[in-house]
Amino acid sequence: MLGLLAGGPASGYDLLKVFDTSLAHVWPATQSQIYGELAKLADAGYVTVDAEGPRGRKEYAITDAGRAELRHWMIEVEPEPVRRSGMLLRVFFLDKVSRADAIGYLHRQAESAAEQHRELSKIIEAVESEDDPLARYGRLALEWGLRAAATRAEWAAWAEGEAAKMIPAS
Amino acid sequence: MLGLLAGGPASGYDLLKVFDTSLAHVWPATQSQIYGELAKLADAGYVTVDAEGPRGRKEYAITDAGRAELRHWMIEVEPEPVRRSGMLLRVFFLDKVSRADAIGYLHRQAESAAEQHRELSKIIEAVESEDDPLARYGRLALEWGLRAAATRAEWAAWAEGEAAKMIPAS
DNA sequence: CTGTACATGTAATACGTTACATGATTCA
DNA sequence: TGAATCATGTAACGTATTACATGTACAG
Repeated sequence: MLGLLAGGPASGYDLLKVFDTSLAHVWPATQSQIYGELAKLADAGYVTVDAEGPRGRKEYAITDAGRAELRHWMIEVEPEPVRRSGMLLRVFFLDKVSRADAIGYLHRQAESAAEQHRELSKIIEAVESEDDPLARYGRLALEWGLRAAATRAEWAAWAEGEAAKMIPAS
Repeated sequence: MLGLLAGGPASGYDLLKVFDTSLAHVWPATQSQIYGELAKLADAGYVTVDAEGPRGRKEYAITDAGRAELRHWMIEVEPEPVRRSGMLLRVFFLDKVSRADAIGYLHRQAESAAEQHRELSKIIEAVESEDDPLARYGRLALEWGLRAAATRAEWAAWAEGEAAKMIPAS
């Protein structure tokens, strides 16, 4: 939220829309969470209500303390590696289902990765012309998604071959 | 937990050790959670206390209902895609820090991915000779980790180059 | 006989989602 | 004037982490 407000003042409602679009696959957040967190950030002095509009709209602006906190989080806090993957967890137990089920599972993963790749390709094409700063660096994130999807597809196809070679467990 | 118990009966303590080692990077779980969940699974009829040992040890075994539920979860429930990445979220706001900070950030990501790749290579070498079923499919998961780390390293190096080309934001 | 590993359980806290609850403005 | 959008806030529930709390068995 500090990152978004660093791009200019916005209301909770404005932020919600960004969380539901650009940030949906990177850091989803619900309406409840956003309004609650905005209140906390205001308490902490990282943001202030800079203007009030119609329908009780509160427009928040980042403060200098907020900008300092954002920079701290960006550069001095190491991002935590992704901790949980249901897709990978299932792989650990593939020997507990039939070989056909195991191969089917890996096959579906390859397919869904390929589909994700196609979807991201479309989005990249659509965003190609945009030039605002969020889109500029957002493209780096999209490229990550594209490469990750390709890797997942290749891995799943390879794993499917490996599974086919395996002698079924007792 | 049903997946682990499908490999043979075990106590909460036994499961905890597996969660802290093999499954640590795929699906971490704490001691509190494991004991609580074991009680819930027993209530639901998916596991039973099959033997009691010294020091109040309770050895749980999976039931047929548990095996059916495991198979259902494995094959019929689509794994949820990974939702949150702090690493990628920061990329969206790279235009809010200096260009040197942005480049430094991406450079560190490339380095940490390369290091993760080296670490996983070592683990794969160490596990290569093992032949139990969990290790057999576990190797597919390790290979995923290896490929993901390589992709992350390549992407970060590319992104660093892209960032260097960008005109700094106002 | 002492430290380590084994072994389980609960309480407090934080975080996140869904659902509930309400109301104002704008545009067709 | 009715529907869509704008706009905020709280309550209930479930899940996850940390901390608290306790005790047994075994190996050196």
